[in-house]
Amino acid sequence: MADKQDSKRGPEVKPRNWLVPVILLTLREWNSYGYELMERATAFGFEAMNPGTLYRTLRQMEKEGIVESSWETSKGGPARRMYTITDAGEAYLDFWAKALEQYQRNMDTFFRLYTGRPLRSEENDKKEE
Amino acid sequence: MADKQDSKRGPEVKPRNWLVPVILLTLREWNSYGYELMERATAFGFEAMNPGTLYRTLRQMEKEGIVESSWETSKGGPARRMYTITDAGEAYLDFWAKALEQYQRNMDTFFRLYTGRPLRSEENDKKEE
DNA sequence: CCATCTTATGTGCATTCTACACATAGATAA
DNA sequence: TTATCTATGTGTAGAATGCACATAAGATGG
Repeated sequence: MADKQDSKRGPEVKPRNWLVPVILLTLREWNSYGYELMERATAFGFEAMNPGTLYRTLRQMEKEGIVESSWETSKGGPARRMYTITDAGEAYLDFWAKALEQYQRNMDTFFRLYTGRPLRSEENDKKEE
Repeated sequence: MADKQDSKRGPEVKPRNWLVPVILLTLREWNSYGYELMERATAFGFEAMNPGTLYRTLRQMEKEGIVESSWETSKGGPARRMYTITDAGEAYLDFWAKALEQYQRNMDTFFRLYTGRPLRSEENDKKEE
């Protein structure tokens, strides 16, 4: 019975839209490109980052104006599409970070209830109707 | 330019897969039904919970064996489909909570970098290549 | 007793994000 | 020249969720 979890609805606790802010955060520190960003994303819970997902996301981000790109051929190996964060991108990152704080509070709420320390609101008296 | 964020990819920091654990957490405290659970979900960042989404999720959860339901007609008003958490459901909730801890660590990582306190790993010397 | 409001449950369709599989191609090394 | 590594992509599918709409039982008011 415990298998059912894994088969259909395993706890994938990656928040929606993580990829974008993680990319932006990295690009704020140094310019980079898809292949490198893929490794970088590992630190944020994207264990087996798929190339396709990442590259498509980067293209989309450029369309939205939060990053810019240009080809780099100077280094050895195949050409790299180097990405830079834009002003709009930095603004977006700030916006996202604020929203994330709210999200963290929701997680706290969840844990407080989960660990058995209720919220001391009137809803609580309803227990076991 | 700042509008572009809202138009396409506004920071929707509603986590993915929250709905299921929030329902399970509530059902662990008291048996409930869709209409009531909808209001309950508000406390976890589902501001305008849509009925359709919730009811469909509940049905799916029953199919997976993490909740059970039966009609209740005793109370006034239309019949309610009352839901109960199963043992598998409680196990799933525990599993989810563990995964959530990992997620919290990822968020910490993100915030540490965002607020400018780097992780003191060797990657950091790469800055501005 | 008829309309309509509230409670309550549901379906259909679209979108967004992501996963998975596969394709392309330059550089390098055997 | 074949294989391998680096690097970038496309095509397709699926899951989670949103939005709009449908259904129906009971309560309420005229």
